[in-house]
Amino acid sequence: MRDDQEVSAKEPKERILEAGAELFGTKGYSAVGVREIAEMANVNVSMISYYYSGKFGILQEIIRRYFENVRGIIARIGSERLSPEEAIRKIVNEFVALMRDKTIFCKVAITEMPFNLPEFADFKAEIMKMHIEYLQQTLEITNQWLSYPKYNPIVGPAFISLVFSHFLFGPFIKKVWDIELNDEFYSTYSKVISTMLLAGLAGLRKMINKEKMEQI
Amino acid sequence: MRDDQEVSAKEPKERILEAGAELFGTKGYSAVGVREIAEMANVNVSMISYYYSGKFGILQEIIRRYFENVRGIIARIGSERLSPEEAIRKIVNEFVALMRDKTIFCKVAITEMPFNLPEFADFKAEIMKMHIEYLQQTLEITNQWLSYPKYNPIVGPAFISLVFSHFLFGPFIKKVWDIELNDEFYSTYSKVISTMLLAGLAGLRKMINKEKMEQI
DNA sequence: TTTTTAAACAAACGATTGTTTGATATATGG
DNA sequence: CCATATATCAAACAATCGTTTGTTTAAAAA
Repeated sequence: MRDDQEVSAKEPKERILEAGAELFGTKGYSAVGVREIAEMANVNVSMISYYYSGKFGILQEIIRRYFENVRGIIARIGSERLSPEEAIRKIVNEFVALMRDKTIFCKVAITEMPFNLPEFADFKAEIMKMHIEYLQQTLEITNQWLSYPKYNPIVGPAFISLVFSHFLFGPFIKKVWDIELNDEFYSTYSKVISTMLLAGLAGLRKMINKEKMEQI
Repeated sequence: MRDDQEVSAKEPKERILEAGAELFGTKGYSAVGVREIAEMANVNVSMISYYYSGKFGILQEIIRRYFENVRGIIARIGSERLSPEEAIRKIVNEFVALMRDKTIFCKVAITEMPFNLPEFADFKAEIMKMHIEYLQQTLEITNQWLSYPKYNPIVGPAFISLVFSHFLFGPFIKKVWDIELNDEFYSTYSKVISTMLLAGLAGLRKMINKEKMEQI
């Protein structure tokens, strides 16, 4: 009996979370049933309500954990004294590593928004706001961010969207190009995204300055 | 009786499609029921199966129409003889206009993938491939694309992801920054994204050339 | 006018949804 | 060794799911 249990190594509570993330990530929150989660996690259906007080609780925990990771990354990099370029490159690097390690968790946390419940919308907006504010704080220190608030609602989402672009498209990338997603690829990916980001921001600054000149 | 009918102007079939797009876009495909669609479209539930042979048929039609629009845009710009920079700026402009006009349709077509059915995954991969190939064709003509196939699986998704970044985050943008999404905003948005894209691609070319030099 | 076809409807179908219940087994602490 | 808390389970809950049915209405074709 003990041998059987050791086949599915981790504890039931953790297995439920992982199964939920996996299924939410591939099919979407609403398309997944609790019985399907329970089956994959190898637990009884009622254990979901028992541990997470319902299906929704799984999603909350997924998002909570993702944001914990993000806060860790930004706090760590903020504490270091890096050059502007190094800071951005390192942020992108760490985000990519996180996304790669916990693709499904991150994807669910970022893209899943299956509710018209105002409380959930507010919850996600709050998380997004903290994302952006953290990024701004870190990047303002390094003078790489734009000091024009007008452009924040554009540059902010563009930043996140660019870094996550590969993961947002997910399995389709492999279908379209038939490439191997190994260490080398993700190393190149980080470098390319960082470069495009840095050059893009520089180009934007140039554009804004040019506009200012013309106004005078 | 005729007066009552004229309140909901368009034909039932079209109303179903619009209601479906609206609801799918805000809540996700699986989270929406046919009864809810029927209620919003002000038709009987069975009309959905009657006109679209089921709920899935609505989604298919949404995706079909979106892709029709995209093909139109790319074909039109490809036929014009534009400078490299103008071509990219115009593509971004038209994509933004399309997304703005039919936000829900586009969002559903791009992000919705609620199925593990292989046929549907293949269908979306095919669409994405055509997206990228069209873009490449247009941009190769203008010498703005990269001629290094190695980077296509990164730059392609980055391109799309960047252009659509604002719409992917959807209603959260308004919640986070409390801005008005009017003509002026979207004009700025197009310009900013184009600029970041052009500068980003230029920076990437520079990086690749530098790497080549170092190899020798 | 009669026949045919399409459009619209209420009602019911079986299946599946998330959650709760009450019983049973296991483990922990006094 | 007993009492108590935790963990697990099958079964049932009401609600909702997408689809189909048979019928009625309205317009077009004969």
